[in-house]
Amino acid sequence: MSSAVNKIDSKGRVSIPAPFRSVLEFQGYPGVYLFPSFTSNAIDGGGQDLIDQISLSVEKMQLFAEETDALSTALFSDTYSLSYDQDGRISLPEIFIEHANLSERVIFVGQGRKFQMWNPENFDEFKRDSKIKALEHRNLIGPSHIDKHNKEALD
Amino acid sequence: MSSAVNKIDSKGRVSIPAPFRSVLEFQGYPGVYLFPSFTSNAIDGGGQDLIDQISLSVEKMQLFAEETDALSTALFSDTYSLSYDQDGRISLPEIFIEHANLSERVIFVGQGRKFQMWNPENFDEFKRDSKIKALEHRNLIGPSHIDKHNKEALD
DNA sequence: TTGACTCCCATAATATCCCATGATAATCCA
DNA sequence: TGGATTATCATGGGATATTATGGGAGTCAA
Repeated sequence: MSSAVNKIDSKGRVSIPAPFRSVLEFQGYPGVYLFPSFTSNAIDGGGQDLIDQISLSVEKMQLFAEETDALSTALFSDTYSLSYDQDGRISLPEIFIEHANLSERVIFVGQGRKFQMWNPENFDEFKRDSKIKALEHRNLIGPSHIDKHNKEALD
Repeated sequence: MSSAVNKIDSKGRVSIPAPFRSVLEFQGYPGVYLFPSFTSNAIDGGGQDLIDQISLSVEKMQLFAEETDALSTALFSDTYSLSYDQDGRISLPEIFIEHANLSERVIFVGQGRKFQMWNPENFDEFKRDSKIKALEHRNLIGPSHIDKHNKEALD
């Protein structure tokens, strides 16, 4: 939960926001695992727990060995384990810069056990879109859980 | 229910009114969850109960899984979990100051399970324009226990 | 040697801890 | 009961800690 915008400095370094770091360290490893999001131009990140959980789900899928291998290759090939320095900074691999379209600033968005890193402008778009989409669908199929004025507020 | 006007001091701190704090602590966490109101220039706040209820509503909206994820990401990115210090004060993230147009003072307005924080002047306007006034005049909800001053202003 | 990446330090801004004060409300007790 | 003593609370402010960020200097490899 919560979000924070940090700067990418001239050397390509970014501070992981302190609140996120304390969660990561609690999981036993002073660093992050990062991989490109499948669904958006963002970077998914998390600590040891997230990685453990993902590997576990892959195994539980009870696929043939080859398929499991292929799947975990696909999942993990672009996953980087980055330990941050004593100031809490990492330097982002080029592939992430590209995938998330990053330049000056990054927004870190907490999501419970994991978090995402976005270009702040792209994230604003995403926010708007997902609210609108949700409200549209609610009008079509769902019971009203959110105040009806919201629709107007977003339009 | 009840309300209280508190000051934002030079360091940007605000006391959570004591009656509110005792409710929050009863819910198990000595802090507040805050997020911008969808429908007005106010901040919505509450304890653990409120957050649980909101996550539940999102899930119940019968969206596609992907949309549910997107929506909760959007909603939670503006949700901050702020634990207050031993004097019961929090410091407000800039985003809330902007959204609720806050400067000197904040009014805390209790609403059962949750509460709102307003710029006192904006809240007065809101009351003037809203149904609260009409309902009061019809004696449907009794005299305002929201704020004595506002009551006089409305009469 | 050059560029990429560390490690280390400096700094400004912010947040947090801790204590003091005055005001109001609650309690007590002779 | 009425006056005094105690809590509780919002607020101010000093001192300290934390944090994000800039930049110097060293390391390593190609």
